[in-house]
Amino acid sequence: MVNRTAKGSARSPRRTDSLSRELIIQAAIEMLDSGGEKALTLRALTVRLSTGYGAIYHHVKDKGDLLARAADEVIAGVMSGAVADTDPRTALRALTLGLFDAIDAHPWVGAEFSRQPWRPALLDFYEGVGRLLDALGVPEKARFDAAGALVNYVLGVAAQNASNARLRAGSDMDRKTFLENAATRWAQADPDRYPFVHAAATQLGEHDDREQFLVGVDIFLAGISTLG
Amino acid sequence: MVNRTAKGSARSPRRTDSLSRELIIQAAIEMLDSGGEKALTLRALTVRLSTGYGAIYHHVKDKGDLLARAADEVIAGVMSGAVADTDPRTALRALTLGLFDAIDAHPWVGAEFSRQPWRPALLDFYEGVGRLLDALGVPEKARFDAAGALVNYVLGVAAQNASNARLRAGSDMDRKTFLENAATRWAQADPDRYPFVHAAATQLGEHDDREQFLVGVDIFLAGISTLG
DNA sequence: ACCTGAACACCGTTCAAGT
DNA sequence: ACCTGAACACCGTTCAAGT
Repeated sequence: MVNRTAKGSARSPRRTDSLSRELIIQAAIEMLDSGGEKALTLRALTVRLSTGYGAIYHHVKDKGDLLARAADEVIAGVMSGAVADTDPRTALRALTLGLFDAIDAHPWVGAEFSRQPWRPALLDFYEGVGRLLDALGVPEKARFDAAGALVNYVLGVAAQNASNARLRAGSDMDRKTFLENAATRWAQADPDRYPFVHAAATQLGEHDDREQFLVGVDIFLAGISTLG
Repeated sequence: MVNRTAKGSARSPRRTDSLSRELIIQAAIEMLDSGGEKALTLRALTVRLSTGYGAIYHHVKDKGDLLARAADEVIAGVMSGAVADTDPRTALRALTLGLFDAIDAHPWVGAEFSRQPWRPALLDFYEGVGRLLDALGVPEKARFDAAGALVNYVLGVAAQNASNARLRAGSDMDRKTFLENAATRWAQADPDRYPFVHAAATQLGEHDDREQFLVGVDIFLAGISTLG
């Protein structure tokens, strides 16, 4: 926040305050949020932080480490509010929806966790799911498989959202025209060979991601209740 | 298959038969299968096909196009056998398991479809799911959401398998020690703060991916049957 | 039409050298 | 300890030139 004016000076302005891992991660998050995954390059990061490569590699192992830590940071704040003193069904919907919304707001986080689902940052999520399944009466032996299935579903949706966001960023479409394009392609499918796909094209163009996500969670919950 | 012997000759042996898109895709698939996603570089491809960059770009738009076509090719063969004249529940398990197994054998395909779930190659899969849901008595309006949820689940598992395979390829672990490492980390979670995760560590180390996948499908099917 | 391969514009990462 | 930035070893892609 200090040497803003020094822009075309001798060489690089050289920051007065010292760098920290937190500062680096924060800058990375902002770059990822505003420009997507491809916007985070080491070069761009050195420019933004007016520093050199070595400074960054001193605080962070490599780019993968940086991405993972950035994703952890984003998700860390989300998993706090959800507690289990309401109806477990409602709490489970809220918990999964919280993760959905966080990833919807930061699509690159979805891609990252889909790559590394065992990250410590997801521990709180697994724990929350597991406890609520317990509260729902799912027997201990089935709880692990059920939790895994639910997490996989959430991350599957997350990965898809991330990829949609990336495709949209590539062209300059907004969400609506993007979906309409996909729907048009589905509608072109041969009605004799692909009756379902052809018929579903309309719904594809109109559907709401968030609502459809919740329908999936509800199907899961309904199925899980048969495990009791 | 002709000029094998000419290895250290004048410059490059220059192929006698002409290149084709099919040949390129086939070579890409073999490289991806044996060396993972990072093994497919344009350079390596020119060497393997003893040709130049331009030849490849003449048959294929760019690397993304090549990857997508390779994934399509792998999946094309899989979706054939599954028909619906048995019990729809059994057929749905077989259909999803077919995709699971194909992706398990070619993890990079999972990563690719998780990125591009609207690829035409998945049309047959959507169609099969949609029809079987119809046979199960799921009403038309709910069928689209249910199919989407199921596909998301399958692709979520697929993406995770792909990432596990990549992590394992990085180090030299086999599946078993890889899972045991993850299980050890889960076991180290604070039992007071993370009782579920701590208790689930044992199952994480012992579980079978394929079986757990099917449990998830069954939960889905059970949940879906409540939509009737 | 089909192919060659040098050249270009990028990457992430390293490391001797500075403070 | 913390940082600099030139250099290195790669990428994917282009394009004038060849057949």
